[in-house]
Amino acid sequence: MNIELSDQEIQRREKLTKLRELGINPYPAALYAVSDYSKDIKENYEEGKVVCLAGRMMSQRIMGKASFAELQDAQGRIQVYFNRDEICPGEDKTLYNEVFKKLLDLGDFIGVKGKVFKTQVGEVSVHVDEFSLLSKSLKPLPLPKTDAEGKVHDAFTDPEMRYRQRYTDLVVNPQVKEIFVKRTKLFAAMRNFFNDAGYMEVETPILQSIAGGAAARPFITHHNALDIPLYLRIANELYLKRLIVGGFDGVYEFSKNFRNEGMDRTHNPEFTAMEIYVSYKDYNWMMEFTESLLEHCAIAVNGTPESTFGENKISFKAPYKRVTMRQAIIDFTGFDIQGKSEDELRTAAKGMGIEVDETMGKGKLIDEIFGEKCEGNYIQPTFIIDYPKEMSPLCKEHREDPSLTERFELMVCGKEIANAYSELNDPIDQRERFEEQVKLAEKGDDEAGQFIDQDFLRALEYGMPPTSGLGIGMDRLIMFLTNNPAIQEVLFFPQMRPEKFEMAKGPELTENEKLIFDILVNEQTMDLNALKDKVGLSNKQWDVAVKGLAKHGLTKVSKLDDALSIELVENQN
RNA sequence: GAUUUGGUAGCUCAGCUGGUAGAGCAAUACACUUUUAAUGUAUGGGUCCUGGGUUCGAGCCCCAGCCAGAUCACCA
Repeated sequence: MNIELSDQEIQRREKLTKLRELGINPYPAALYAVSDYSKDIKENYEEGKVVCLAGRMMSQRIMGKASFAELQDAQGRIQVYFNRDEICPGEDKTLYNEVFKKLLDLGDFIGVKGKVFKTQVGEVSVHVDEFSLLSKSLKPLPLPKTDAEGKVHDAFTDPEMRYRQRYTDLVVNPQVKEIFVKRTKLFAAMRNFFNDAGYMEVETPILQSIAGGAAARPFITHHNALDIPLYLRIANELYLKRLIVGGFDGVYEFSKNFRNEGMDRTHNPEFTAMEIYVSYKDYNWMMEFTESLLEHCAIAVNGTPESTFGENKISFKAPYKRVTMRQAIIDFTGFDIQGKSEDELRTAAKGMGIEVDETMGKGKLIDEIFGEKCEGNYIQPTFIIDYPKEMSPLCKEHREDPSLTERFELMVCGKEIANAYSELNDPIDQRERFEEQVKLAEKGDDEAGQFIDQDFLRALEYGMPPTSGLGIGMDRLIMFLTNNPAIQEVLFFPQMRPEKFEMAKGPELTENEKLIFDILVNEQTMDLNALKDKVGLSNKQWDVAVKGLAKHGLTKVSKLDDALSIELVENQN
């Protein structure tokens, strides 16, 4: 079964045959010795320099014996000039007249050798001496065009198609490519920063028998040989801490995490977090580390700590403001959470118009108040510090106030992009907090952890040095650094519902078409309405079947005065 | 999950109160030796998302579904 081909796709396949007849392999095996790139040639203009480059032909302007084309390589586009009598110095002009003018299509990969020059209008171009077809493209690309004023016409913008066919998006939308270049720069910058600080990049399991370290619904899979369920990790925290127990000073991992939750413009089922743990440090140290890290990364990505996100201008220049959670809530609601009971908090939250229910504990209630009333107000990078203990089961108790923890989150444009603790290393306290989480889970909080990771507690019992840990949502961060409000824009292949590929119908007729065809075989020609009465199909089914037959070339409808008649087409083979 | 907008040629989009599906680019053919969204002339190209229904007649109206976007809900 084949997918039905469009007119242009058929034409391109025919060209493939013609090329082969001319002895040209449309998919040659040999390497092509590329020595130059479009951007370099344009930036370091050298009249007459001999160059060799390759890429897709993205436009073609033919003017008789001379032509211009645009070649797009990994760096960008450059104009190339073809002259018939130079491409074909002898009598045989096939290479230019047939191959170049007729058998090449936009999107084909070609290689060219020639000399650099400037056209009369001053555009740096390559005067082609030789060209070869490197790979034929059988499907026409969307072709956005940029006019003299820099306005883009026919842009390929439909998000569904862009995400499903990211390869096409990347070919025709250079600004999309730029986002992913920046994404890679961000990872490299962060890695360098950590490596320079002497910390080690590690890898920890993605398949875990207990999905711990965060509160989220995991994906479940099954291991056949062990015959056990395994979970795709929702975080890597507990494994990195085990490594700190093992004696590493600083470990970090860029971690693909998986959460079986809703999808929208800020959530993809798989996303990338960076987590780092450094021993003998606390969250105050980590705040300073974080702000210098982000300043470093912003400069590496954009060349400046300043960044634009929607209407907001943000600056990642250190240091960042620090606000306690208690103060944040006082600032935006006037309510002081200090020393309040669960019921008092619930009443207060209800008074602010926040939906509450009985399953919510103190931590959850405070989180709701903050999320609803405060979070969105922090545009410039701001550390929110000292979270209530109930919200932070893996975090060390605050050195001055046992109802709080030594935790900060970094807010940018009203969204959390980093989360850090002075990590809890008291194994007895940790066990109690896990047990508390299990109770919350039993009470109905589906975000609370249901299982206790006994092995992790055992590790803590051997002793973990005081440690500070930081987690950064890499996708979110790159969204801020590239001014993209949708996570789909910063992931090469965001999750989509699988596409359905419709297969060609083939020559066989549908049942309704057969019904009509059989009648016509006897009658040869009939009044259209009489035939319709005879087959007794609904209007829609009739319509589809008659059109289907005509499409197969089996019937023909003709009009005489006001009467329509249908006849069989003879000898359609 | 709710609300809402959209799905028409390879691409971007028109399409009137329901009356034989349109444009630009791309394609095909011809002309043209430094063009700039090259140009001129001609030609071909459609499962109007799918399935039902209403109607003499549906791209358009009604019902159901599929896919996507936006907003909201959810979300360490």
